[in-house]
Amino acid sequence: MARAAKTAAVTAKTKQPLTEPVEDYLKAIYAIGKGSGPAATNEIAERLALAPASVSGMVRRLADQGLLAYERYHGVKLTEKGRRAALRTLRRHRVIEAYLSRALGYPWDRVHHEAERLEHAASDELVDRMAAAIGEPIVDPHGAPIPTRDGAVDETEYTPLADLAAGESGVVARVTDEDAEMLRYLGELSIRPGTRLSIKSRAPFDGPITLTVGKKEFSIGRSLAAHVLIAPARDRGVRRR
Amino acid sequence: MARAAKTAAVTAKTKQPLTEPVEDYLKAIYAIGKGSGPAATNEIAERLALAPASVSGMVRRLADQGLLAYERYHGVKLTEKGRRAALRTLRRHRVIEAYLSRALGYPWDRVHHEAERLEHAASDELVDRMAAAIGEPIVDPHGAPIPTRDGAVDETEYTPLADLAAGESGVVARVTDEDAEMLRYLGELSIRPGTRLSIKSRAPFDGPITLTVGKKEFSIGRSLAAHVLIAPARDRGVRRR
DNA sequence: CGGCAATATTAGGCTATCCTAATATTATAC
DNA sequence: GTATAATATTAGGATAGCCTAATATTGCCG
Repeated sequence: MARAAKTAAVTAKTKQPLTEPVEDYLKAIYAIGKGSGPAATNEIAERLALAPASVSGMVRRLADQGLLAYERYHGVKLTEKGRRAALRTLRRHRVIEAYLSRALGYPWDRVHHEAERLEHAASDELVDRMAAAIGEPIVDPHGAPIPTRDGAVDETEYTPLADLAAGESGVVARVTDEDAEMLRYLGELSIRPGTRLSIKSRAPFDGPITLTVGKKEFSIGRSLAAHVLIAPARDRGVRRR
Repeated sequence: MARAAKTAAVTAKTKQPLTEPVEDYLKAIYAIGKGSGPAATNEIAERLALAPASVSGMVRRLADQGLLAYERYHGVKLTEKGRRAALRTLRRHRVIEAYLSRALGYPWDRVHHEAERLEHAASDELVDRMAAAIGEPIVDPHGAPIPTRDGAVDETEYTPLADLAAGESGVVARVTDEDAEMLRYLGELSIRPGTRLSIKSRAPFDGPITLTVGKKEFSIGRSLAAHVLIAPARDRGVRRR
């Protein structure tokens, strides 16, 4: 106890860079709470593929460092400090993804994996240079918004493709899953940020959704469609670069 | 003991990626032994800024993993496996340096620091893409040779500027120090790979060396000159790209 | 509102890596 | 060729993270 308190005091002063696991926890908590909401121990554990017990321990330490607000048995929330740290990591991650994709020709199904490792090692200077080199992108290759240097994020909400009615159309704004296989599949269907599409029909009882993309027509399942976010056709929401 | 043996057996099979500290040890040992020679515990410790006792421990583990040949009280040498691992890391490091310099405009005095962190996180694919993007460089921004994918390194030896006689001239092939201040200073003097220069005079008793670079003339100390390697003027040793 | 399921936490351990202090070995110098 | 200096190793301990098993808390359901 005495030691934990001392450590917290030291790190608070020292401002030493956060460790890799710590950044991962903060990112996970941010993702679960969408920036501000609470995150349950089990959810964090699942997202990080760790035992819940490990999370309890770490969460206490992060709270000691002032990164989390933590009440035993009641989950955690990011503090302002934690939120800023999470956004720094998120910015790194997404800038790196965008850079890998645009400057180095990485396919969109592999950028996540690579960025996951680089985000902890890249300096702010590097990230800024990357961003500058590709024209200060505002979204990553999956359409996720890139936080600005000072921690602002576009929080526009889009409609899941799964929720559109037959006859409606729009433009893909974002794909909210990093699974490589899924991304490759969507890529084959040309479903990626910027693609215009319209709903032809929706089979009942959670059945597949049939849609038109360019001249092609095909059906996809609901769960897949839930990961594809759509901006209304006339909306300026389709942000490239 | 039994446990150590078991761990070694497992990691030997598993072929899991080496940890960051392990890669750093191998790189240091490679650098000290110039690829094949022996490295003393204290030298390794100094280079990595660790206590010698820590090195003793780690070195034993690396030997258990078959990366080093180790005889107590007599230093270590890389095994073939260790050498290959060291060269992989070295290639990463130097490709990254070259990429940062050429693709992202990093000044040569800062590439080392950044590469030091990225080399452990970058995948082989990324490194290969970087290399391809800047035209498969064969030296890094300091003129150090980049090992090939299959572990070959150019081992050409150059003459330290400090050893040239008055009247001789040549082209800077390499600067063998990563100290940022030193690099900035050399940069101001235009002393960098590719620069042609000639020795005007050498003051006696380890005194300064006066040289001509383009139209400029100035003197530098012996210890600095020892870090500047020169290729004979007509030699093809000045490798750019 | 008592009891069980779901959820979370503590207890006790393990590994990798580092450190300091104590000790051992080698090398050097006279 | 032995004493001392230099070098290296072992002993003992710390820390961050992770794990499993045991235990505690919460919350919901009948």
